[in-house]
Amino acid sequence: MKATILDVAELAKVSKATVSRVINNKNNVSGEVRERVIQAIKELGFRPSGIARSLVHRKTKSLGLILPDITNPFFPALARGVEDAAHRYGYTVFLCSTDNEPEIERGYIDKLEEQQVEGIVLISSDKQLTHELQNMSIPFVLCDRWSNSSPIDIVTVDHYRGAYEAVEYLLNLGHQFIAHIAGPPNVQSAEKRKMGYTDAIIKAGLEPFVRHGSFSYESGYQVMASLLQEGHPTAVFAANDLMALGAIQAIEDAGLSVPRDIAIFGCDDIFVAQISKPPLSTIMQPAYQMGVCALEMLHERIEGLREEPKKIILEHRLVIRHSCGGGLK
Amino acid sequence: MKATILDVAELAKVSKATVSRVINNKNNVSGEVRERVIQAIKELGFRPSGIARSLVHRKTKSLGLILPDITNPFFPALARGVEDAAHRYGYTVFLCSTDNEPEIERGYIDKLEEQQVEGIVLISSDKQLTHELQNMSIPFVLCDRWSNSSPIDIVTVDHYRGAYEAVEYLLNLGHQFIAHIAGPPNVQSAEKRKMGYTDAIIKAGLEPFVRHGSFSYESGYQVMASLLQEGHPTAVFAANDLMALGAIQAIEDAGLSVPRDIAIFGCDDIFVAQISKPPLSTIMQPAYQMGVCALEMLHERIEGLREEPKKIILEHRLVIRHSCGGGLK
DNA sequence: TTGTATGCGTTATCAT
DNA sequence: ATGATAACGCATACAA
Repeated sequence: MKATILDVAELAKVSKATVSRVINNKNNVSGEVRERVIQAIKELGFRPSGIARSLVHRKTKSLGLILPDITNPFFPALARGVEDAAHRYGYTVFLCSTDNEPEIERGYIDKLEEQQVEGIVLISSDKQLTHELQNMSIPFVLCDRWSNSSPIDIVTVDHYRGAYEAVEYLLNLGHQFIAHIAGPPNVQSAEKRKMGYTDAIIKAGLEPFVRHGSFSYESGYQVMASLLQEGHPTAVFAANDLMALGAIQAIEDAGLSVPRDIAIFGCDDIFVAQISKPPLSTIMQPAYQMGVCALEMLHERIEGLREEPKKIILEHRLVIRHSCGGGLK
Repeated sequence: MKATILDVAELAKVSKATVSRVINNKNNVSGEVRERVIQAIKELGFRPSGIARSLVHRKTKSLGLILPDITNPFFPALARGVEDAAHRYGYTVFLCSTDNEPEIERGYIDKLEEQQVEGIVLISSDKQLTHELQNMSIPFVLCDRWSNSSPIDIVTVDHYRGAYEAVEYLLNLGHQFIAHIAGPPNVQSAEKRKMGYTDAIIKAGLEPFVRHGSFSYESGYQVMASLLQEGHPTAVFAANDLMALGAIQAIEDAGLSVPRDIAIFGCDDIFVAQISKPPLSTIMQPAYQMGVCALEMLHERIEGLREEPKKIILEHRLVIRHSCGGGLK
């Protein structure tokens, strides 16, 4: 059985209080006694119980990170960002992949609350959920999503604007038939991108042409394949890089070429984008920075350093490579 | 302030014990009282404190996952494997990226012990560390690494054998000058692969030719670039896919072609391997399965269902694509 | 400087 | 069926 503070106290022939003092580096303990206690601690391999401490202090020094899927190439960088920042503040973080399923999201939030995490970084599109979270009065920051209705902490990127600019770029290249491979309808960032696309297209006096995928490589492939049957877009804007990559493959399998026959624009700038052939033009999202930023805001909130909700929009950037012609080969 | 069991008790005009009974679904409480309590719970938004429970039960229902870097494409799948399995058992898991730095590894282990995790999935090459962990008598399973010295739980893959077979394959293709881009010298899996490479080369009566990278795409690029100066290998076996991809780029930037001029063989079979141009021949490692398996073993150990240490070697598989000629285009 | 006693939010053992 | 009370392992206010 693990040694407790009492075991140490008895071995060192002092009271629990004294032991507590030395493990917390209080200065009011004589050198001689301190030595005895330290010795006893070593002897027993004693380690103070974090949960007992948590119970006293009402602090667990733990956080939750709720995201759709750590296996999606966009999230590891974000996760690392929150992890690194959390580590700096002495927190340790629970990883929770939800596959965007509200039920699983709720389940994890329940678990996290039970674990008494001090805060949560949430990447979810479920409005309902953020409301519940607000009522639970557990500090949290919404990440990569946007809500103008609720006064909550948010760090994100302007998905709408990014998509709009990407389409503008395609338009300037002279494209007249630009299709969009959208993400799942229930994912907010995907919807924003779709709106950006639609508005840019309409403003140019053209007709929107949207098909939905599921953010996966395979779905990108399939949607593109059927797109090829339905019409002849000269350019395609995909809601994320994975689908863009799948689309490229579908195009090549159909005997066509990117960018010669069809231009492809992605979104996220995951690592693969730069090494794909052709290199993918895309919208860079500062994932790592977003994670760090989310955690910084969460920390402020936990420590009560800030009362008013804060919204931070990180800068995106069009990264022009070769999948739309021009750019880097 | 959050409501406690006592608040509920007072509001429902019963004792703490009774409240405890209803939240734990004990059957020995009258319907009428149960209703009152449930009502009070709802009214106060009461949620039992997990840490208080943990203190009583000496169980936290939390685990730790210590790995080099969640940002390395090999690990997300593994992480998801442990996460999914953990979730099934009701555990929630802490994510800890260490960059293979022993100091950080130790720091995290410390933190995890303090958090009273019930077990740890460890991916580390530091022998010392596994020894310390053994002495701490906290259940853990070593993942993706091998130790024949200590009687501990291990789930891994035969890195040596995989490398050996990959080189054999290259040999059978007729290559006489096969170089190896190894991983960091302090990473055990990398060392095993190097040994597999070396033994296969020597057995064929050839000369080993090894240069070390750091598992990153950039390092693969640089090592390959300088390799091109030093000699003229007709084939290269890289210790992971990221470096293999970097190597391909270096070769092409030098005006040569893969696989025409130089064949490239990778390791891991990360997602990008199949969509790279040319598609990368590589050694498939069952990352997700490894994660699940690790967690299953950990669970057995935690529940005391098993005493003797267990070693599981998961099956690897050569995936032949086009980067060595032949295979899938 | 050191010890005693109490509380942190639960569960569990006894009574009643 | 219900309540009083002692743990669980630690920190801290108060005494000494």
